Amino acid sequence: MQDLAWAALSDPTRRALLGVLLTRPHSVSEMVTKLGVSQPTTSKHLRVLRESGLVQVTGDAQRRIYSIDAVPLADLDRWLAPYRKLWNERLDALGRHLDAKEH
Amino acid sequence: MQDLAWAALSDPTRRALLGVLLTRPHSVSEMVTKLGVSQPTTSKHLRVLRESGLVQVTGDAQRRIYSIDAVPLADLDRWLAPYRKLWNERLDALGRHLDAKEH
DNA sequence: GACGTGTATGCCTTGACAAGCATATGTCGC
DNA sequence: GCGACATATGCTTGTCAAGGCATACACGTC
Repeated sequence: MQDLAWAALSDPTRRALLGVLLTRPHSVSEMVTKLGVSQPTTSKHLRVLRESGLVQVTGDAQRRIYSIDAVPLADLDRWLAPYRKLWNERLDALGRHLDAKEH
Repeated sequence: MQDLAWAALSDPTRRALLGVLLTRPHSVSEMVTKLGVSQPTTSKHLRVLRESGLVQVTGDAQRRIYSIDAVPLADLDRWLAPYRKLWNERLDALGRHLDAKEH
């Protein structure tokens, strides 16, 4: 299931769509104008995002409103968690390095 | 540059390679046996990871040792950051819901 | 210098995916 | 019911990536 989210996010256009949805939910035509992508292409990308669980669609058949579903992103965050300590260690080492230089 | 990282991480085999490298650096043959993937395939995936900056290679030409480079992952984390508040809000809402139920 | 080991690369086939275009579906106002 | 609008889907084409296989390259050993 996370595989679907990774595959969905590997496409820059779909990440841009999520970026647009970050501020507030949008209709399809709003996203079309904001990104300058054709309407069929936008609908196809939204389908992928929908089937991966990254967005939800709500409302009537015309003027469907898409919004972000954070659940798969939280999964992503959990995947990333074990690696997070790696760059924290790097920052710690850098901090110690700078501290040592001060003396 | 982040596009490269996203593309690299979209493949499950490459994510598995990173998972193996999480504990400690490995040589190619170690990863081959741990993942049960053929050696050429492993080398090709490692090349993608290398060119996306996700891993570093160190050591002699034979027995090359691969290790994680956390920098692109930190970029990923920064990309994820604005979305993080979305599921925090969800958790807050859930918390308020449970609180309300207690009374 | 020949050999064995570890790693990388080239070639090939297959499958997936993105975008463009045309078209279908679904819904509203009249 | 019929246009007008918003959204979705089918079809086709080009591109690209993954894996299998054979093979090249680099290094150490004798």
